[in-house]
Amino acid sequence: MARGKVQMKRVENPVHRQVTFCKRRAGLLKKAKELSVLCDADIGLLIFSAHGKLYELATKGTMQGLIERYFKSSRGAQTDQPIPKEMQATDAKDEINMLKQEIETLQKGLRYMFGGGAETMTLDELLVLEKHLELWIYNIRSAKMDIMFQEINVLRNKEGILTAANKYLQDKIEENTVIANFEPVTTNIDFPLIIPDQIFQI
Amino acid sequence: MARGKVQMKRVENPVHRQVTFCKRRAGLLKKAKELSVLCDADIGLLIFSAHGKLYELATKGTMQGLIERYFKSSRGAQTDQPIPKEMQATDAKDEINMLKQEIETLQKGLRYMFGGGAETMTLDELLVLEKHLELWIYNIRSAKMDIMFQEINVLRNKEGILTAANKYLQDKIEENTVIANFEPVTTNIDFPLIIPDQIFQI
DNA sequence: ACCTATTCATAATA
DNA sequence: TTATTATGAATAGGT
Repeated sequence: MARGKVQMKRVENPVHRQVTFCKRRAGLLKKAKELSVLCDADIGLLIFSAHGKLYELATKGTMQGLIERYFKSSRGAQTDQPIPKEMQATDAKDEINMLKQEIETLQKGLRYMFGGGAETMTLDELLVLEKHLELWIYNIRSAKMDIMFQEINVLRNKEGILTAANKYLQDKIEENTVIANFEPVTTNIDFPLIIPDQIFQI
Repeated sequence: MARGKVQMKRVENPVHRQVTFCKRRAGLLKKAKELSVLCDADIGLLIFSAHGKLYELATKGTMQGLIERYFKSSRGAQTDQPIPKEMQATDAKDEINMLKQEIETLQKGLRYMFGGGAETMTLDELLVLEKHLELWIYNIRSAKMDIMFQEINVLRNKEGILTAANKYLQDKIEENTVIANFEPVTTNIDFPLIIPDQIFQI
């Protein structure tokens, strides 16, 4: 910038680095504010110094709000990878087979990783393995989730059945109670009428 | 800046605004990268265009990681933000949604990594990211499992309570049935004894 | 912290 | 968008 072009690498002199950090941090925050004002953009900026101190800027609302919006945006953007359907669990048996398959894949991957050692792998090989690992973790998680959801559903069904049974039984109790209460009441009311009959009959 | 000083207010001409947004956005991202490299800082930058499109930069690890660090920093610093609400588990539903969000963010990160972003990353960076993602996935899965186990336990408890209630109600029905059968019998039996008293008292 | 000499970013323009 | 260029802004190195 001034008095000599700057190299795009870490400033080694700690004093210079600190000074540069202060100046450029201020500049960056200013530029961020300017962009937000000039162009109607909302900006969240987090700067952690090397020592861990936080400097932040949120040009609209709070950083929290912008982070929430970030999550929403990232979520909405997931259009390219729909869902690996061929790996979706249809029933328990398929799931077991899938898991077995995944175990084989894992073992294979582990042999590959620990056998050859990562340092002998090319970037492409690493990417392939990583891709595989990603899919593997995803599938195991999905399968496990499915099984647990099934259990939850079974328990929910049980709950529903038992609740219904409870209601039925409570109704029955009320019914019985009404009958039980009715007889004395009826008896009390009807006593003057009934007793004479009985007396007469006796 | 050039060809006339710029006013610090919204650029009204939409075309100019869009051009300015593009240029300044690029400039801001560049400056952020420079600051991070020159001064050993870690920077997270979120830019939402006026139309809602997201542009982001995370100079170390993932945006997710920086956001986590941000929450730790702000929480530890006891600043004006008392509690990051959406990051706090209030109940199982919120937690599940949060975790879903995290998983989606992860998936987005993976897509980025294995899609277009990979060729610009060094092997070391890739290894670091891989390690991070592995741990991250593990933690998310664990948390989700915990929540689901909790839900299963709650449902099991409900089942137990309802079963006990059922038993109690059934006993009561039996009891009532006995009483219901008893009362007529008792009444019938006691009629001759009680009625005379009443008759006498009247 | 404050100065400048320089480099850099970018507004206007095409 | 991208490229050019004149000019204002940012800042490295020094005080």
